[in-house]
Amino acid sequence: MAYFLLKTEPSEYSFESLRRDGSCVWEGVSNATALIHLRSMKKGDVALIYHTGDEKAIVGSAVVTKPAYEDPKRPGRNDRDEPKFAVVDLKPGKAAKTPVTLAEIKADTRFAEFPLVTQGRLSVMPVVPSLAKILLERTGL
DNA sequence: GCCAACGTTGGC
DNA sequence: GCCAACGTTGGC
Repeated sequence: MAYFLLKTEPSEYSFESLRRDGSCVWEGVSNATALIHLRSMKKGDVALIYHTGDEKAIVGSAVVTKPAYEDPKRPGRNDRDEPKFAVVDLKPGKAAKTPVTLAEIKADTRFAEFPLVTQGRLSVMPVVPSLAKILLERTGL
């Protein structure tokens, strides 16, 4: 079971939207690096949901209910015969008791190499177990 | 295949 | 609203 961080602009689709809907197809990822990470997501993996824009914080968690598959809205395969545009299905987890902000993460030297810090635009990234543990504790997830 | 121009993301 | 960082596109 692996951990990931998924970014979303809450005015487009928020953690609250996911809780309201009860499930969702996590779609719209087009960046090549982000897609590599998305394609590696397996059923049961946990996604930390991060809100960009005004909030800039991890606000909740979600669980992968269907591993990466070809985006039905954007069909096609890449040259490795993988889905060119992948999506996963999610169900909501808990809301963070204490959202952990980007500023807090940046201030913690243990996160110096975390992609959220080093690759500001990456929208899907793995979270190594040691950092996941820290984030789970600090968010209360 | 290089690289300039342009587009997008997301923090500030 | 600006702009840095980065990705993509297209002319050569």
